[in-house]
Amino acid sequence: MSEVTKTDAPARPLNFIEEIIEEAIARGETRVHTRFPPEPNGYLHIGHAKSICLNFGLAKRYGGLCNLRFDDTNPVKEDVEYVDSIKEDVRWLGFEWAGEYYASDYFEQLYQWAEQLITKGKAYVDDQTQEQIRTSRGTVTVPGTNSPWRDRTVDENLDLFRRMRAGEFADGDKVLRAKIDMAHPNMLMRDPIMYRILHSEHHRTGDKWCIYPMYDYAHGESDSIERITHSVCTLEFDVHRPLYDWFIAELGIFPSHQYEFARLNLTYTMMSKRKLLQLVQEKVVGGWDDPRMPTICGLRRKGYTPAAVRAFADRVGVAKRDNVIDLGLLEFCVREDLNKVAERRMAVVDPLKVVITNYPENATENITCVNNPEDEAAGVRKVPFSREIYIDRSDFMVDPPKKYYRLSPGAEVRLRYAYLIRCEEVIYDSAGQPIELRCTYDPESKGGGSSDGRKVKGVIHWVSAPHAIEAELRLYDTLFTRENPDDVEEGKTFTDYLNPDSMVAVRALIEPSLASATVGQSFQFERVGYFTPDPDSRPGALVFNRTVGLKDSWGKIAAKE
RNA sequence: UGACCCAUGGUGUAAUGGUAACACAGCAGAUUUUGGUUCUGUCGUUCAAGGUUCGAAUCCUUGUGGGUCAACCA
Repeated sequence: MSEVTKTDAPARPLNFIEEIIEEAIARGETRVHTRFPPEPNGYLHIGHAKSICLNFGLAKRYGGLCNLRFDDTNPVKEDVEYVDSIKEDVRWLGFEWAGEYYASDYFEQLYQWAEQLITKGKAYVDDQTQEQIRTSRGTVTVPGTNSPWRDRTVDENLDLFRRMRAGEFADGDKVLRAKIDMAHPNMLMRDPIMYRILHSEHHRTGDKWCIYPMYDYAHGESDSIERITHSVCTLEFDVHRPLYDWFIAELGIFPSHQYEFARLNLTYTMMSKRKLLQLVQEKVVGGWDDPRMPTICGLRRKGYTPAAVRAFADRVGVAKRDNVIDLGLLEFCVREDLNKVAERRMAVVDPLKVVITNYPENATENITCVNNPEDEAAGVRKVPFSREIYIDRSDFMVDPPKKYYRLSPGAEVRLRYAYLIRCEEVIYDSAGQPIELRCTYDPESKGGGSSDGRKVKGVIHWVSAPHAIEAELRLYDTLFTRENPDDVEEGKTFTDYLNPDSMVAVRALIEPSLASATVGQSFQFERVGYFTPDPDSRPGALVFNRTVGLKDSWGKIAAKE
C-alpha cells in the first residue's frame, strides 16, 4: 500500500470524491485503495468506462491502488466468457489492476462471518417461502412483520445453516437473514437475505457450494477484505449504504466506506444490460461488438481510441445529479484525438468519373501528399494520378447554389495536392444524370499556385481511376431516432425508435495505399470522416467503419437553404 | 402517500458566505490546398417562497419537481 502523493493533477476542478479524499489527506489519512467490481454477466459499456476511469484515475492521482474484482455471487447469471471480455476492455482502456480478485474467493470467509453473526444473535434461518417473505416485508409506507422463525435459538440457527451448506435442503427451502428491524423505514434494512440455496454450478467454484451470498452481504465484506478505502458505486446503491455499514460494524472488520456518484447516460442510446442483450438476441445488431452498440468493444470496433474514451470520461465529470450527456461530446472527444493521430487518405464515397482531356494518355505521376498536417513527423506519401480520375458526386453540381465552392460547368477547383481543373463538358446518361465530366487541367498548378496567380477557393479529393481500389464503407448513424429511447410513448417500446438507417454500407473507391490497412489503424478520409478497418475486412474485400464524420459546416449551410 | 438522494445556460460541470465561470452545442467572423484544424468574438444560467447575514447558488425552513428503494439480481 503506497503513501498518498498527488500526481499529475489535472487542470480541472476536483470532483466531490476527490474533495473527500483530499480532506482525508489533510486529516492525515494516507492511503487510497479503490476497486472496479463488475459482475461477469455481460459486456462492459461506456457507462462502465466512466466508473473504470474514475476508480483507476483516483488510485493513480493519489498514488494508490485499484483492484479488479469480479462480483460473482450469482452463479446462474455468470460466465468466464464475460470475465475475459471485461479484462480485455479494462486493459484496452489503458488500465492495469493492482490485483485480480473474485468475491467467490471469499466464500469460506463470508460463511465463517455468517456463523459469527448467527452466534451473536444477528442472523437467523427463515423457512418462509419467497412469497411469504415478500408480503411480510411490508411496503414503503407500511412496516413489515416479523417472521415466525425470527426467534430460533442460536444453536438451531447454526445447525440449520450448516445443513443448508451441506446440501440437505432444496433451492428456496430456507434462507439466512440478518436480524435488523422489520419496521425500518429503509426497506433494505428489513431483515435482508444474506444467503440463498442455489444448487447451481459456479464458473469458478464448481459444485463446492450450494448456498451463495447476496450482493449486500458480500460486497462490503469483500471491500473490507481487500482493505478498500473508497468503495465507489452508482447512486442506486445509496439506500444500501446503511446495510453496508451495518455488516462491517457488526463484524468489526476493516471499515471500508461507500460513496455514490451518478451513472452515465448518453443521448440516442441506452445502458440497460437487459435491453442491449435483447438487441443482440433479436439480431437487431450483429453482436455485442456491433459498432452501433454503446459497449466498449463496439466503440473499439467503430474506431474509438482509448484516449478518446478517457478524455470523455474526464469531461463528463463526477457528481450526484442524474444526467444525460450529449452524444456530441463523445464525438467531439474522438475527433479531437483522431485529428492529432490519424493519417489522412483519399477516398471517394460516391464516384463520378472525370476525364482530363489535355492530360497525356497512359501517363501516371506520383503526387506527394501530406500524411497529417497536424503532425509533421507523419511524413508524406506518393499517390498516383492519371488522365482518368474519380471525384465525389457531391462535389459536382450542374446548377450550384450560391457559395458552392466545388465543381460545376465552367468552374474551376483544386484537386487536393494536385492540379486545378476546369469542367468543360458534362456527359449525361439516358435518365439525365451526369455520368462523366470532361475537364482540362492547368499543368502549371501542380501542388499549389496557378499559371497566372488566380485564386481558386474549392478543393476536392479524388482517386486515380486505373489505380483506385474498391472498398465497402459502413456508415453509421445513431441506433435510435429518439434522444432518450427509454422514454417511450404510450403503447410503444424502445424498439419502436430504432433507426432504420443506423448502418448504411456503400461501395467506395479508395487510394491504393489503403490496401494494407489493418484493424486498429485509424485514418481520416479527407473531407469525409474518420475510418478504421473492420475485422470483417479481407485483402481484396476491404471493409472500413466510419468512426465519426468530420464537422460539416457546408452541410449545415446547405441544409438551411 | 415512508426513508434517502438530487435541483446552476440547450447539455454537462465549477464557484466551498464575497464580481456566477469552464467545456460541448449554437451563432458571427478570421485563417486555411480538408467547408477539417486553429484563432477571435458572441448568445445564454442559480426551481419557488420565506428566513439568517453588511452580503446567499452556497446556510436554515417550507414547498415544488426529478430520482432510488418493496428480487432468494448486482
